This record gives sequence, C-alpha cells and structure tokens, in this order.
Amino acid sequence: MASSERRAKLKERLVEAATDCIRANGLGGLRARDITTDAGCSLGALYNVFADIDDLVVHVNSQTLRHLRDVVDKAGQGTSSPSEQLVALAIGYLNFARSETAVWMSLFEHRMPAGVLVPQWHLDEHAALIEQIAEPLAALHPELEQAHLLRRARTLFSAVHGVVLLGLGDWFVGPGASAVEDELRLIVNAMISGLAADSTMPA
Amino acid sequence: MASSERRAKLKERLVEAATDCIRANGLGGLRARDITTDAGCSLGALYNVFADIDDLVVHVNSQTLRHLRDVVDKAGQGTSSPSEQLVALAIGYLNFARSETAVWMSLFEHRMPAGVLVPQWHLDEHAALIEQIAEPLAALHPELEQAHLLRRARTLFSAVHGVVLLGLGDWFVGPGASAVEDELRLIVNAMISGLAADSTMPA
DNA sequence: TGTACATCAGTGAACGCGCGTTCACTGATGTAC
DNA sequence: TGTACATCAGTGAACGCGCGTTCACTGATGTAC
Repeated sequence: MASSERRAKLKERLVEAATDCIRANGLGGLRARDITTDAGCSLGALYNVFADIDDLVVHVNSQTLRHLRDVVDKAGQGTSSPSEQLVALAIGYLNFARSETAVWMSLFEHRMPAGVLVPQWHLDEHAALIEQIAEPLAALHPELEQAHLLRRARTLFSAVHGVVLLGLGDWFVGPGASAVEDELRLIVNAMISGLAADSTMPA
Repeated sequence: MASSERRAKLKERLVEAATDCIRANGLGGLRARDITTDAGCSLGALYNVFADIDDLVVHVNSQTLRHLRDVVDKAGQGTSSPSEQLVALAIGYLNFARSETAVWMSLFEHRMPAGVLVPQWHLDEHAALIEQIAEPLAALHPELEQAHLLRRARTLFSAVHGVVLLGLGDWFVGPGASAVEDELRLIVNAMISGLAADSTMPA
C-alpha cells in the first residue's frame, strides 16, 4: 500500500474513532488516548496526521456536517410542496439531533484555541447547509432577492435549531421532547407565512 | 460582624468575582485561583462556602437569570399591546445576550458533573423566565389552556434563543449581528399569528 | 478590667491526577547495485 | 536473487503543566471567670 494511502486510511480511522468517543462521552470527554486506542494506533501517530486535537475535531465536525446535510436532504425528498419540504427538513434536523446528539452538539460546542481561526473550507460547509434551506424558500418566495433570502434561511434555521436544542436539553421541565415535532411544524409554518414580510414590519 | 453575615458577604464576593472571571475568559476559562484572587480571599476559603466550583457556577447562573429576568421585564414595560410586548421581550433578550455574552452563554454551557443533579430551586428559575413570556401570550390568546400556553411560550423562547445564539456567534458568515433585531421582529410576529393554531395543523 | 482558653473562619503549600504533546527510538518497506 | 543501506511511518514512555481540592496550621474573635 502506498504511503499516502496508508496515511489517508489512518486519518479516516482516527476521525471515525474520535466520532465514536464524542458519541460516548461528549466533546468535553474527548481524550487523545481514547481516540488512538479506539483507532488501534499509538498515541504519537495522531500527531503525524493531525496538527492537534482541535484539528481532528474540525475534521470530525466536517464529516458530521456532511452527514447532517445528507440526512436533512433525504428528509426533504418526496414532499409535494416547498412548505411541506421545509417542515420535513426541520423534522429531519430534529431526528438527526436526536439520534446523534453528542456529535451534533459538538458542531456548536467546539471552539478553536484563542487566536486560531476555523479554516474557511469548514465555514463553507456551514453555508452549504443554509443553501439547502434557501432552495425551497426561494420556491415559496421568488420575490426575495438573494441576500434577503439567505438571511431568512439563516433565521429559519436558527429558530428551528433553538427549538431542537432546548427541546432535547434539560433546560425545561415539563413535556420535553415528546411534543417537539408539533412545535417545529408550528414555527416553520408560522415563519413561512411571515417570511415574505418586509423586515421592518411593525408589530 | 456576625459570623453568618461575614459568610454571606464572602459568598456574594465569590459569586461576583466568578461572574467577572466568566465575563473575562468565558465559562471554560474559569479557574478557582482567579476567582479567589479576584474576591480577595484565599483559595481554601472558596471551599468553606461552596461545595465545589460547580456549586459556585450554579449560584452565578442563578444570579444571571435573575438579572436577565429583570432586564427582559423592563424591556417589556411601556408597550401598548401584548404583541408589541413580546417583540420587546425578545429584543431585551438580545440586548442582554449582547452585553453579557459570556455570562449569558454560561447559562447554557454549564453541565453538572455526571450523576449530580441541578438543584430544583435553579430549575424553578428557568420556569419563571418562561412564565414571563406566557403572560402577554395569554393576553393575546386567552383561549389557550395552561399546558398549551406554557408549551407555546417555551417554543417562542426557544426560537428567539436560537436566533440570538446563532446571530451572535461565528457560525454564519454574512450579515451577522447587524440585522438580528429585524429577524427577531419577524419571527416573533410570525409566531404570534401562528401560535393559536392547532399543533397538528397540516402544512 | 484582665487573663486563660476555646472556637472556627481563613490560609496557602502541597497533593494528586489528568492529559496534550514530544521525541529518541524501532522496524517494516523500498531502493540501489 | 541477494545484500547493504536509507527512509520514514509508527511507537509509547516521559515531560510538563494546569488545576481542583485538601488539610494541618494560624490568628482573630468571642466567652468564662
């Protein structure tokens, strides 16, 4: 096996192992030793392939984001209208968050060490998720110009994210997760009708 | 000065110092030594008053939550309709998050060590925030029964929280914080009209 | 008021552990002849 | 094909540091007589 090929395989194994560790103990419980044990390589090998743990986590999050886009995309297929599709995307997002909670939270919990920037290619992956939402939104509201459209897509995503985040967490007593789907339907539908409004619309 | 009084003063100073430390370095950068230096007492004194750092953080978060409720409450005063009031509460929430970002994030970032529960009195303080939102919501939709009302208030809060959270963070490229107010007005107004709907309303 | 004693808040050096990262070394693989 | 050598991925013990928590001690304050 060529050396670069071995290296690529190891990289993949490390990302997979790190994902498993986050799944098991959360991002805060991620340890270099656990990862390399899981991946079946030595501790030092990690540093032949990644600059440090944060570099590895960015790669994990990148894969998670690809996975998330897939799941959300699939959830939106087979719907018969853009508004149904938007609801389906939100439910798909919820399901992903439910089934991969720790890995999903890592997307939002991880911070680069002070002074180090998140690489641009990873930021672009965030943007790609928003564009997935912007598409059906554009079908519903063709009158929106691109900048407005993206802002609205971000807002819609943010609101859905908030409901999923606090719906799964332990912040609230009471009904909890059981009714989250209904709440999502509600806000997505409410926002679809409200989204075309001028942003300075009065109360 | 009576001993219990001194103790209470020290407790207060420690909470204040811990708040300042979180303000400066975030919850993740909180160190026992920094806190006690800031509070002007010895390292050991912290453990005479609090069980451990997590106990102290719960008290910091509790104070933050009281402060937050005050700010949000004030923001809602002087409005002339419940829907205006709800928008004002959301903007108040945004302003609090903006001016006290690190301390505000600590409310959501902090996790108890495995197996230790958040004390009930602190969970009740979460609930009090939701009730603040439920009040104008009830005025708008008196037909909602209590359980539904609280659920809707939670959903509204969650959505607003999501927009504020991702609007302030570095997740999105693009316009960022500048337009967050407008986005908040939009979703609050959209949700007010949608909230009375039956939760199983189809797309 | 003065003295002896008890209490206990407050101290901070030291403990202990966890963990990211390094680096001198090993041994498998590839190359030259 | 066989031999000597070079390369470099891979190793894991050791380093170094940070930091929460403890605990034997100190000294200020309060109490009894």
